[in-house]
Amino acid sequence: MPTRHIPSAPKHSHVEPLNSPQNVIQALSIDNLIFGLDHDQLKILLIKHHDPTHKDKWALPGGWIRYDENLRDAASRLLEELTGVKELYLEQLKAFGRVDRFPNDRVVTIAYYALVSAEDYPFIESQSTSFARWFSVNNLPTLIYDHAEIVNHGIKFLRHQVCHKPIGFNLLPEKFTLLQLQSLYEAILNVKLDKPNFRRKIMKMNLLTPCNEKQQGVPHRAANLYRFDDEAYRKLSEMGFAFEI
Amino acid sequence: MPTRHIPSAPKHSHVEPLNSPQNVIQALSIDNLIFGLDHDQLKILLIKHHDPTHKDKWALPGGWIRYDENLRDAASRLLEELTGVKELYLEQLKAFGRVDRFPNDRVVTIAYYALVSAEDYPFIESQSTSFARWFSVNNLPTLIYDHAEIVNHGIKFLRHQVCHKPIGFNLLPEKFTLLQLQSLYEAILNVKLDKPNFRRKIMKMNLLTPCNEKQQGVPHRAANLYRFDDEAYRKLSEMGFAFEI
DNA sequence: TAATCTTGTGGTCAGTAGGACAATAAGATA
DNA sequence: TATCTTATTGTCCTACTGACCACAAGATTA
Repeated sequence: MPTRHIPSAPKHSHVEPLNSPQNVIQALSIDNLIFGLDHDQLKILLIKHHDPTHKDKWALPGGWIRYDENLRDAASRLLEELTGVKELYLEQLKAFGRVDRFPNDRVVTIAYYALVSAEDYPFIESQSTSFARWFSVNNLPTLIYDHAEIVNHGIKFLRHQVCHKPIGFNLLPEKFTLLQLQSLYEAILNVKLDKPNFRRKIMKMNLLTPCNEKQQGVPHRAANLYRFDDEAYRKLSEMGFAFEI
Repeated sequence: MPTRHIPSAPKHSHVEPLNSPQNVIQALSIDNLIFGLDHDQLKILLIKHHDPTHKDKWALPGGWIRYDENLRDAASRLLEELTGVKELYLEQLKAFGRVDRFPNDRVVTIAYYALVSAEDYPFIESQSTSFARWFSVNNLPTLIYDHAEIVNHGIKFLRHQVCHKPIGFNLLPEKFTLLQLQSLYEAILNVKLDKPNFRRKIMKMNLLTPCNEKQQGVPHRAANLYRFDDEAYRKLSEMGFAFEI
């Protein structure tokens, strides 16, 4: 279990765009797109912007890249500073660098996207803190700079990725039911799927290991729990298997 | 028809890594991965590295991003400086920023990949000039810095993209035969495809418009020429159509 | 205790896409 | 005219998929 803490405030953030410390690459920032699943809704974690000129606007959690830090390490560090979660699914999304995207300076940002499960970050349940809050992707607030563009790109990218790589599992707890998995795809892709057909398709891939355990505390027949089998996926991939939903 | 010229030398390149001019973002460079198709072989355009410490090594054509220049514009400008080709398929690949990827300084590079057709850049035919040369992706020379990593990532990405988006057409002349298209996929994916089945699959998509013209100067039955129909693709995409090979 | 409700799980059936492969057509060449 | 090469059409068969039905397993309720 990773240790968890709720940080008091991000150390470096877009709150002070013009006061970036000297041990960082001035022209380069990181912005994290953090996806989570909450009650079958796809959500994004945003932080409140304190700059008075951008009152009531929200921002992607981000910060500056240090001179002696790899890009992914910077994204990972910033993510942990905000959520306390380590070692989760984290991939580069894209670099955004419109000349006028940032005020008074030329700053290119490299966006990363992360998938967190409610298990690793139970904080997802409580709707808000003073500075960070989860928003449904269908109901986003006004964002600063070009962050809306980044978010839109990220959602499109996630929709694509989730159909071609088994990354959706990172949004679920380790043990999950087939209906939870189906709801995940329904939430991300915004479609309705047929239960028996979805089940058949998934099971035929041989990527899920039954836990021989049943769901607890539901007011109806309990479903079997499964876990994703990384090893099996690796082997199948080597043999040319392509994950497709 | 775009105007074509063979430039004398790239104005800014990785030849002088430590003398980047002052009107650029010091920490950020662009590297272009330029793909072309030559006699059914997938090729990449590389430039010779003049730095004596890297004798006999080759490099991706790249350069510095100006302060007042969008990322894509920088990639496009550098591409044109090298090949004289404008307005071709150009997309961001990924940012590469390992701390030690560049000597004596911290430089993050944003890699773009471009697809050029022999039609737009007939230069692809002649194997070499003093400083630029096409290499088959199956027989690459030693590359400087982390360029081998970038190239490998780019090839993998192209293989993926070409299966899910109709971008391969950018490597062909405007009018092409079905066999040319098939050979393109065979070259990029490194597989052998069945001609009648490939034909059926492509034609069913309704993305090709017959030119009502036949191939010229072949010593056998001439095939029909087709062109890719952007408009049809746009419409089908809106209706949820997903290109798949 | 029995009826009923909800979700899980296992099936059918028909339409379709795709791989293997045969057959014919159209030109060019010998 | 025979032969060669590639283009193009068609057929057979299997596997996947969407629509949909039916029963199972518990929990709740009358």
